[in-house]
Amino acid sequence: MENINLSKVRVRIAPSPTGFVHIGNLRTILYNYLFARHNKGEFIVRIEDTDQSRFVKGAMEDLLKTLEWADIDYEEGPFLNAEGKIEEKGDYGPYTQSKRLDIYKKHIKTLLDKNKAYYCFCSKDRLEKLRNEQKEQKLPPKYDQHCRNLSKDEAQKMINSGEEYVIRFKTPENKDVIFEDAIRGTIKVNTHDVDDFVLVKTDKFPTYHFANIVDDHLMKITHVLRGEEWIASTPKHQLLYEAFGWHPPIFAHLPTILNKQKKKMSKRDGDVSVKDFISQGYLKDALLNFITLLGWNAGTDQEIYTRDEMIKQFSLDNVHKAGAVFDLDKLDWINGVYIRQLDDEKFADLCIPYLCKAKLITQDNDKYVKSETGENIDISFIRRALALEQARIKNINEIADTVKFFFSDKFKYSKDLLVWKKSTKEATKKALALVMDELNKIDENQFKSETIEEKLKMLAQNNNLGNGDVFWPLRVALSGREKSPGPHEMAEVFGKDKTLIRLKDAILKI
RNA sequence: GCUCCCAUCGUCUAGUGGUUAGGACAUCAGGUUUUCAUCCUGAAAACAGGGGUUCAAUUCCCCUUGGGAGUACCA
Repeated sequence: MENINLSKVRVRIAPSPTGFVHIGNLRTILYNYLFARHNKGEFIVRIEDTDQSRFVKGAMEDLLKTLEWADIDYEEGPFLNAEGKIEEKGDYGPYTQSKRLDIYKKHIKTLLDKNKAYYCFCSKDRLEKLRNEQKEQKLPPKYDQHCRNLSKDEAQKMINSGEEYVIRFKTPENKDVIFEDAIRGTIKVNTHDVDDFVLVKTDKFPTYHFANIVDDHLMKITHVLRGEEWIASTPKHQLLYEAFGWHPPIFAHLPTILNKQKKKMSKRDGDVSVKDFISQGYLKDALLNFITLLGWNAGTDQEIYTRDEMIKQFSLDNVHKAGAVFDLDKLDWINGVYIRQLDDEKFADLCIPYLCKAKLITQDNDKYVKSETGENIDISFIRRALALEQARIKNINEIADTVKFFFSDKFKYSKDLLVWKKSTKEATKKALALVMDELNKIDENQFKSETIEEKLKMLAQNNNLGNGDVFWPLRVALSGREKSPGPHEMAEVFGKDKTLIRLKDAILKI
């Protein structure tokens, strides 16, 4: 559809350091990355910090760390070096707009010389009053071009006398601006609806519109993939390219990510920052997989993608036009899928920080100790205990609570819980004793899940008991819970001694 | 208000003139089972409405409705 220019694909993300990276940003970043990699092109990071008042300390570091966390690599732009300081790489720098002021100065002069821009001395008060009047009359708020026809001499005089000014774009009158959106097709807007927008602010900093197109051009950006909220200002950008006599890049406007109320997801919706999702125990690959599917699909039934599969299959042709509601249920499901795909070791690596945080275990160099008693605890015990919960959690942050009985003897349960369904206290006590006796007969080396299960089933049968009558009390004795992994599995992890101790405690309790 | 964008199950989506409108999540009902989870099977669930075009419209066009975004010396 588009006039593919034959040069190498170069895309960029242009975040402004005004807050922490949120889900919407991450999706835009991801699509740009996938597009670049799919097309064997280059991916550039550029910081748009032209609004000094909104600058948030640490925002840039947060962005850079997020990129690193997500394993999203890029050819050009700022990065954190080994000391955690920001450096830049690439041949088209600087990649931070506040360091490019000279470049914008040069380019605004071009526009002024070509009579495509003009000085405006209107005060903010006047503009606000104007806007309010227009609103009252139900007219679209728009600059009244008060300074548009000031002569160069007049303007110069006012500048010399120290008047504050901005520089505005001289938007052509009654002209249809047409551009091809790679996702939406042709979009047409008449300049009647385009303001004489500001290019350079009072503080001499460029506005987004101006800096953005100058940089995209100078950095040889071929495709601009950005949020849908930019559609309305694309005609301004198009006009600017025309004024300079430059070829615009191909635009592709991505669908909005919506909240449950179908409004654009914003910080007001609570946990939308990427780091919140990370701290909530969502896996990187799961989150990325989910985000990728929010607005794109390969045209197949596939739901789970490796990074390579995403890169291979990603195409703008399959990006949706309509906004997509962020559905936590589906994220949870995908997260569960990824959790179950992990091997024991990786799963444990992800869980252990949560166990430490919950003060169940403490890391002591490369060893672990039980926080409660300080006794050493074997990594293989930790891994085997955790593995029993792997299919039972959908989020890593649930892990500490579900496995705590493995790491602490201080757990309480009601003795009534030991009694299975319609069984009685007496019968339970008897069953518990039978179980204990039976388990005691098993050799320590044979103390395996399958053996235990088999023996106990035989035991139940021989004593005219249901499976539940023997397994249920054992479950509660070992875990103190009504929902837990299989009792025989837990018994194996605990080992014979520990199992018998807990069984004895249960018998005494009841 | 004005401008622009959008419209298939509750949600994410497949579908590009002729399909029993497919899949996934969620929901519900079964199965497996000592609990929970996993796993398996099944059910319910959608083309916003109205006009055209056509032999034939979910699909193409128009209108209506609905939703969204933008409307700053913020990005």
